[in-house]
Amino acid sequence: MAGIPPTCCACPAFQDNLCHIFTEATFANALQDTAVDDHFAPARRLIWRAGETLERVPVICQGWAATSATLSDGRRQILSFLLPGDLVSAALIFEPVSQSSVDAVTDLRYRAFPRAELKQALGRTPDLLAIVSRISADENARAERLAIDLGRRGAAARIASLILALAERLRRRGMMPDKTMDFPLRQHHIADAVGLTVVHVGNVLAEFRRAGLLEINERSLTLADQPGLSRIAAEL
Amino acid sequence: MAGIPPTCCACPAFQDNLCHIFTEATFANALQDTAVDDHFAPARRLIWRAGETLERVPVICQGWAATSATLSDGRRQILSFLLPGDLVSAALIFEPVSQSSVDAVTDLRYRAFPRAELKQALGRTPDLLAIVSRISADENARAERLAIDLGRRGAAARIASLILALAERLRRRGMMPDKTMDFPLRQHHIADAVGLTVVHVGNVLAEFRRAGLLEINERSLTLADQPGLSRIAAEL
DNA sequence: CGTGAGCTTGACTTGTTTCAACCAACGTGG
DNA sequence: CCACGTTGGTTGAAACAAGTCAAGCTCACG
Repeated sequence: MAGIPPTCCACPAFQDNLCHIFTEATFANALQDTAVDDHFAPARRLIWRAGETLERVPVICQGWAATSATLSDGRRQILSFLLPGDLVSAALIFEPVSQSSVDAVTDLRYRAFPRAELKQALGRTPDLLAIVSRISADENARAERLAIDLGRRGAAARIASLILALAERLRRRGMMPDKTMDFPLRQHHIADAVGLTVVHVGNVLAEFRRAGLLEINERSLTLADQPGLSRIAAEL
Repeated sequence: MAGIPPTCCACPAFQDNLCHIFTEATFANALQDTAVDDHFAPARRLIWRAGETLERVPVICQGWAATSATLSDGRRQILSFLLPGDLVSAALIFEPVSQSSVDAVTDLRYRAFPRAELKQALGRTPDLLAIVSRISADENARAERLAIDLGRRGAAARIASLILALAERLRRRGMMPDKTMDFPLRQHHIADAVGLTVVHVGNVLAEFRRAGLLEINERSLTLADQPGLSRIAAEL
């Protein structure tokens, strides 16, 4: 795993196996750069529908995406946001059929790896298996955490929690050096992620702003009072 | 995987790799019955707390259990119910520290397998790796489904959904031949599983009973009108 | 016989949704 | 250059779903 190949997300902490950082680099390494292919998608475009078959395993390179499920009546639940370096889903390494839809939040660049080669590499390289199992456990932990939030916490706690989690993930990959982060999410993204209405999300965010907890302008978010936000997220 | 060893859950359909059935048998096989040990726990007992370290990987043999997370203020979210044959968590094969608490719903028998041997077997046996990845994907799908239910569906739909899912899982392992199933859950289990209050769950169940959708008495539940329940679960 | 766990019911409160109107920013085509 | 539709955000009032509080009940268990 030594010798980082040129990669699209320039992260400092390659050794950090606690997050998904550098999956792309790792994969490219394991596959010795055979047969990868790049793709682009503009913001707001749906990339795959749930149930579609993907012959290749995609990894996000640039931009944000969201995985979601849509109910018959149009209500939507976002299950996770994908940041640069994220594997779209560990399950896709083993099963070609996508369980959820994926759409681009911002303009997006992603790279797709051939599944067969990946599975082989998995048998060859115990390190890679460890990483994939880690990623998989991580995905699961995130899904369970979401269920806990949606089941047992109020609107403010959910929203604060989401923002802090995103900040933390960005920090881990060196994309948030100070208190300000890129924040391409619209209110409807947040609403669909935390299981609330756009209107209500707007109200809570306005409340946060009034309380001096955060500032949002032009696609960037500043954590003006992180301890305060954390307190709300904990909802003691 | 041929040659089913004597096992505690006597399921008919061994080939069904869509569910967790026979994990115990599979594991015992892969490990050639070395160093398994059995445990018992009475109903209502907490078995592990979240964060505890488990040196062995547990599989449910008899009875029902629940994995849950508890918030600082005492609110609880049940993340999954464990039925006979279920691996408690695929993540435990790789990481010894449990992410959630587990408690016994009924009197419980479970069996614990040594992690090291299990991991070795995983390298040796590609079949076993396939099974484990399948189980892991399944767990994740269930967690995501829970998030969707909690985030975007009403009380009745969530409860109907839970009951139907349990019925389906029991059917798969041959534990529900007709319209009636063992149902050891208390209303507070259901409440914690679907993110509602005990009172509200009681009301909805009463409503279901009045509408002739189901009957519950003495720890058994009869699906009097499954199509009706499914309609409510779909919440068209 | 008493105690605690579990279920049911009713009145009231709270959090969230729904509906609606309005405004600002932006891109597109006439 | 302006007119226009689309997308996103804000605010307020009314409707609704679910939570809280409280009481009374059964049943199992010691």
